[in-house]
Amino acid sequence: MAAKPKDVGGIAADRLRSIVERIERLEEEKKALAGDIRDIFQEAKSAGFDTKVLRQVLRLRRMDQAALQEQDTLLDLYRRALEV
Amino acid sequence: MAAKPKDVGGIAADRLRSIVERIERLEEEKKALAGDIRDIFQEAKSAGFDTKVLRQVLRLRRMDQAALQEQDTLLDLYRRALEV
Amino acid sequence: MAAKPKDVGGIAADRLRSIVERIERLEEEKKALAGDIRDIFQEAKSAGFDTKVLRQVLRLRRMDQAALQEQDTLLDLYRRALEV
Amino acid sequence: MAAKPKDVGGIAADRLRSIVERIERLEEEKKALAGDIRDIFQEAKSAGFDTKVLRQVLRLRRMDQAALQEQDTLLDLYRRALEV
DNA sequence: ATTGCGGTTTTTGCCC
DNA sequence: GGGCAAAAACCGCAAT
Repeated sequence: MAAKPKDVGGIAADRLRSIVERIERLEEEKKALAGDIRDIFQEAKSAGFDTKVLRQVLRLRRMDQAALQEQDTLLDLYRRALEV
Repeated sequence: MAAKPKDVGGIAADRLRSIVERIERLEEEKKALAGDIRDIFQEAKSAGFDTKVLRQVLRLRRMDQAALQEQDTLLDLYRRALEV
Repeated sequence: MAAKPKDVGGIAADRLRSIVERIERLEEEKKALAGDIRDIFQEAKSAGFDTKVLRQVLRLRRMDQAALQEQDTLLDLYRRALEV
Repeated sequence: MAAKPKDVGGIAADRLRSIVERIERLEEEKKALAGDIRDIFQEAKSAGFDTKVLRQVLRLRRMDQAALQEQDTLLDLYRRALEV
């Protein structure tokens, strides 16, 4: 009845399974990295740093970076708008 | 997590209804505002402004504002950390 | 210098400023409404309701009934394919 | 002057820098993984899968079975209370 | 016309 | 439980 191997209700089950498993694998790795980051925060705390301040610093650095890129984008947009 | 209130299947139906309706009402208003904003973008476009640039400008203004507040917070945190 | 007051680089600066400010004003209001909604969710939580389920209910009320049915069917299909 | 190199305002600057940089490095990697995941969703979409339902499946697989049951029950309860 | 895409907002999950 | 970072849903636009 099935034209293709393991075709369940019109769904390519193997393909679906592969996709799901690969995503789950990558999410595992991501979770591991999050753990590593948490460890560093822990270490920082042990070294006497205030993690709240630390997070704020990281956030500001991120924002600066983002703002920089945004400005590039804006500049680019202006140039396009002015056809330069 | 079990709901404590009484009535329908252990649920305070009237209270729930009130909550749901108030939220839906506010969401209506929010949607209306979103519409107003869209209208202004439309007007801007008609006036010859590039809405993409406009959005970028608004975003940058928002980011500047946020960064300013962040820095205040950071300063405050440092002062607390130093007990000044 | 300019035929119209304050025409900077071929851009109607006043017009632009008006647009930006009106949008920012409306966004303020929108943010305020979002805050009000958050307050009601808070109230609901205090009254013992599960806010996550509450959100689900609101979503269901919004959703087109047909689309809903369709999604249920698809979900079922995928789950069968994965034998979950 | 200082017992250790670069001790600024009582803060071990080098140590802090190391911490910040290591965290930022790990966050980079995390972002890269997120990108990989997005690619797979893209692939799934191209293969004709409904990504929204796919995400739902992933969520179900993650979720504790008991919690799941509980949520379904609550949702049903609320709907009855609202007669939806 | 329709369909993918980018970006915005909302929701969820996490850590403190 | 409350605030913050990440994920997910939503929406308008564009390009074909």
